[in-house]
Amino acid sequence: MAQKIKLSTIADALGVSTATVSLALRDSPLVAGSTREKIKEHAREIGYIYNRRAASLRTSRSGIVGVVVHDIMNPFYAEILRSIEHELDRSRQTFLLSNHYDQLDKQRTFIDTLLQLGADGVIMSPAIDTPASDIIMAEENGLPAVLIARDVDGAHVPVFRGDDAYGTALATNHLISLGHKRIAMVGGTDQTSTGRDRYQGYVNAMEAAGLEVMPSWRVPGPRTKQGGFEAAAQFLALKDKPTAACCWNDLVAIGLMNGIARAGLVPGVDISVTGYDDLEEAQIATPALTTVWNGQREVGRRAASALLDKLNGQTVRLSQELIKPELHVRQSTGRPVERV
Amino acid sequence: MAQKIKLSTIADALGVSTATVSLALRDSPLVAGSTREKIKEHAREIGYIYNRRAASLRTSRSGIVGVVVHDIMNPFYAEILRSIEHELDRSRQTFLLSNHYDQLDKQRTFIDTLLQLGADGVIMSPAIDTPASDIIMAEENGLPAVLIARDVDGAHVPVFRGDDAYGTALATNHLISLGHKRIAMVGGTDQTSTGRDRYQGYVNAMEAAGLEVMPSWRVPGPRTKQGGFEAAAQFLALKDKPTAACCWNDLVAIGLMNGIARAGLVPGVDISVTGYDDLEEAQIATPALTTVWNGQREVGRRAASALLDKLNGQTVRLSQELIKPELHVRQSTGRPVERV
DNA sequence: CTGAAAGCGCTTACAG
DNA sequence: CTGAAAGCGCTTACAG
Repeated sequence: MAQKIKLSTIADALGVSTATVSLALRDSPLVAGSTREKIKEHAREIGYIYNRRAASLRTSRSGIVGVVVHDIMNPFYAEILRSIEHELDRSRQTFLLSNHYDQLDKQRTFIDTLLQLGADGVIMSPAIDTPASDIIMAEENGLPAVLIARDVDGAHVPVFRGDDAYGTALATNHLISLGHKRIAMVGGTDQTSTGRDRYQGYVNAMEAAGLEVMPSWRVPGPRTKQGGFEAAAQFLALKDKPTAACCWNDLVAIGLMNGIARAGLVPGVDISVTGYDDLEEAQIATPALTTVWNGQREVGRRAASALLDKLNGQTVRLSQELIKPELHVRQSTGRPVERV
Repeated sequence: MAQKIKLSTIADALGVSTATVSLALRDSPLVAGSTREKIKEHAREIGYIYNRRAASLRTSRSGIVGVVVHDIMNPFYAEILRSIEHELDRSRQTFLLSNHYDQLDKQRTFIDTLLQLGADGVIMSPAIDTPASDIIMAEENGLPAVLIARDVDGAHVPVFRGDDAYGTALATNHLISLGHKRIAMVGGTDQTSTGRDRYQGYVNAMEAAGLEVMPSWRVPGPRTKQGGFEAAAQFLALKDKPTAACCWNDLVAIGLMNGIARAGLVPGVDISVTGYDDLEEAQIATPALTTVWNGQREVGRRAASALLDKLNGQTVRLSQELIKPELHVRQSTGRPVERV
């Protein structure tokens, strides 16, 4: 490895000061055009590498934004991340990704790392049981936060998410309108705000239609394809045999449909299934999945742009409007068939 | 935000020097046990945050490792990333993830960022057409690299990947042994070493069995579920109607099976399909996918551990043994049925 | 076992 | 338009 090249290397070579070089490289109008070009040219030639640590130590801005979610490999978050990536790329921020897998200590370690690196801000889908104090602590130490998908009571930071109760009500009402009366809710957890909201939407719709809400028709837990697949046996063994499943999300719905197919029944015919999120995969699934569009792109876009606003000192309203979900009807839902 | 707390804040409060505080916080044996405890206790109390930028400026180690792949949301890379994450977490390295989407300039921007941040190393699955000089430049600037999944000629860095030619030969031979004679290869690209190797393995197996390799039976391109789904029409319209498809990867295979099902045929019965990678999803697919285990976990583990070795100054052998793939037979392959 | 001082490579007032 | 100098918050010889 050759001798380290730094600002002063350039300054010495060209007979100017490091201040001038620094300004020139950042296109400051304070530097004469000809000087600037000469400096930039030379820097390129000798392969100068800007030292962001040194700069950041001095300016206390790092150009790093943290993003932490339950699991970046989950397509739901993946779609949000893509739009965050798109938004942040334009403002030349580097983003540090992490999974917390709903482990509070993993999340804390990550926030700590961000603080140590002097990150400019963080976008988070908080782990289950995240106390407001964790977020307040971050903010007090100069790490502004915005939340996505899940809320934290008392955190006093902007949250971007869909109207979950409304969304599951859309799906449930669709099933009811097809004639289903025994509808199960498969997957999800009461431990997140999202989980509670989605279940509530289902309950609301059932009650509004005068249908009975059987506690046993709730199959909590699954949140992945694997989970939905495994839940199929349990669902099919439910007493009073529900004719439809309102699933926690698309992954659970697709897994459940696979499990139902393995049991020799035809999803979309024998059993109606709805998803939630409208992942790209929903259209490819067989049968194509009836689901609720949840505005992932929009969530990511708004969250990133709100964080950038915050970084630029603008105030961001705490109460953000919920994104209105939309029902996308495909082939996985139909009129009920009595099961024997 | 309260007054910034730094080493000297602690030093002043306790009447010791910053040198002592620095050493104590890093558990140096040079500091007396009682002093150390007093310092650590106090630091915790007042909420001291270690400034890694400052430390890294001084030590020129950042604790950051970069990882760049085609697309982190692709389950194939996701599984590799999980094991990298697992491995690096143990050594307390922070890792910066990025997608290059096979765009050379995105990859270059990322490598630049790593250099600027003083990252300790990088694990990459190089973008298509990555010149060896890009990797050499990184190494010369103090950013050691190891490659995963794809090789770059002349880069002279360790590569961790499976034996792709052997793997597709396994799948193809399995189909041949079931009695298939007209086997198509669906998906993949000749632009990566992996793509060329996998196709070669298929060709080798066909030729070894004395079967004709029809150029028209190659359907290049698809690498995702969506791609496989869309390729179904093309596959089904192939002349001489192949009875089996050896797919580029599991995603393509699953997409293709969905497309075949939509066309009214039964995958695994009317058409045999093999995947590659053995993603978690392969078992859940309907029918369960016959596929080639590709050792993702192993690739990630070995790459991370090799990079850590490199960081610690150990020499890492350039020529790494290829990971031996294994065939996992499930329900998506069977004896050929003549199509009308 | 502990402290004083230099230095990592930038940027930013300040002066000219 | 350009330069000299201080300082961001650490760590590391070096001295005691």
